[in-house]
Amino acid sequence: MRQDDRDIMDSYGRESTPDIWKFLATVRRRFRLSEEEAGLLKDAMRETSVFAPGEYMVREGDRINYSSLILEGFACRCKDSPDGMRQIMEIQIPGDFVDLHSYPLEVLDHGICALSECRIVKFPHAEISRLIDESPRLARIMWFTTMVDASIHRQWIVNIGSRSGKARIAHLLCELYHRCKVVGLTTDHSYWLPLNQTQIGECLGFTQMHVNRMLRELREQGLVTLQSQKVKIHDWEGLSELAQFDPDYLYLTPRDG
Amino acid sequence: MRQDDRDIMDSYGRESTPDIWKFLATVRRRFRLSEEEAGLLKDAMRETSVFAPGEYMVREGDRINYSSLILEGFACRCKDSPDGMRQIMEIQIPGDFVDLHSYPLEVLDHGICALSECRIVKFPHAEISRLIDESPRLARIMWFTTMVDASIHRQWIVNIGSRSGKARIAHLLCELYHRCKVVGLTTDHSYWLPLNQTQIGECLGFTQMHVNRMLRELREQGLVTLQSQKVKIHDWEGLSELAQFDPDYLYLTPRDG
DNA sequence: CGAGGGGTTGACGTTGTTCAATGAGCGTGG
DNA sequence: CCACGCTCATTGAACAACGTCAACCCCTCG
Repeated sequence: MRQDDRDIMDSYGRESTPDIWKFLATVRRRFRLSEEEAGLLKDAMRETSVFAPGEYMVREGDRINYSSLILEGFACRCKDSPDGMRQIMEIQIPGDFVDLHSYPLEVLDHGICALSECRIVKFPHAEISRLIDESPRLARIMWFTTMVDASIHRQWIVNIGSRSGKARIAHLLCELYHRCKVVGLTTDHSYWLPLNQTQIGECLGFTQMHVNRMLRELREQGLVTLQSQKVKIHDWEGLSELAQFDPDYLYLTPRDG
Repeated sequence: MRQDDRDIMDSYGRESTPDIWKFLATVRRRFRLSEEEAGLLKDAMRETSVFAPGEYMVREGDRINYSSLILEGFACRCKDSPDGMRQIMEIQIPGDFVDLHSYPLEVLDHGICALSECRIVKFPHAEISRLIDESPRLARIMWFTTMVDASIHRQWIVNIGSRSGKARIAHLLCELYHRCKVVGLTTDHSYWLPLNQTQIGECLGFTQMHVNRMLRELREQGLVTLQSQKVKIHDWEGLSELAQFDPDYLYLTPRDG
């Protein structure tokens, strides 16, 4: 653990979970938050809760009065259709403010479903309003994070709408590698990805069988392998070129604004 | 013109264009704005400008210090890829705050291109900051409108990722009908749509030829016709059922928040 | 008159789905 | 211990959806 992580931990006491300290340290670095701003964020947090894989945190159409931040585990934004199909629209990883969208929207247009076991911490909307009043900079950062979700949605539209099968899967794996790297969830060029082939298909508009075939080709080309929920990227250059991957749309470089 | 439209016009003088009065009246109704709030909005507007069809207002990667609102004409959010392909990610119509995303994001991840001749009015980012300081309610409304864009993106991911060819086109035409209706741009069940078949294909991930075939089938089924930039919906029930269209994601009903 | 943009249509190849069968791993209960 | 059911991954063959290539039409504009 880095020194500035420990500083954050110490200033808010030992009652918090390690995930909360880690989140605060990461977000402080990324947005160059002052200690006071990090404190405001910390004060707005309420209870944590845990969801099992496949469990829905929020359903489409729900009107909720809090927003959740993922401390541990993976989740997704998705919509179910009456014929049993499901479309996943974004993968959410630890550190993501997963349904901040519900604060301005009030009623959510999509559900949020745990992919692995998932621990979250809740921010009541009333506390978010207070944060906005007390710190215009935090207000802007929250707006910013929701706009990054919109940017990711746009990239997914490009991905699904105009890339080949192999490139679509490659792009998804590149995106998640970059995002996991920022929150310290990669080692070398591999990371944990708790999605099965069916769920990858639900992200990309493919059947599970077709995902299987595309993954085999990527493996045979020596680009990437996916085994027992572990992604190993063997040829980053080749994979990102096939995917036409450019990480700018993730807005991951530290900001001053 | 309705009486409350005229009230807005009179309170801000005759120097504005009719589009600005009309916009202010529409947004006042939709968000139940007070006269004072509408006045703040009006004061944040600067020069208007006009773009020709095919002209880019903003390019991907631009860092701009204003956001534009469409007064007249259609535009789109899009990304160009090196091989000459283009993906359209959202259609923007009069009354849309088309690149408010650039205010929190600073650098835009996508371009904005005029589809027809387009007149816009600019809001400098400094004025937007002032609006946010002076009216938390306007701040929240601006955040809200950008989140509706995100919701539309999500619906497009569902559309492209999991619907059949005919249903995709049907859904696009249903969405635009609903959105045009709110800003008074429909008559009966028809509206102006300045997209050719190539551009419809760029929205949905199809070739122009395939769009042509799907449009023919929709026409032969008596659902909808598209001729010389005019959409005529002959069977709304049939079309919206084929598209599985549910307008909730557009968040068009008036809000009190 | 010709050029150019948009729409229309057909033949054919590629991509992805559907249906079906098989196997590997893993926890549970007899 | 093994049998059983379950989930997930794998593979093949037939089929449908969609792209590619090419030709042709209509209209407008210069």
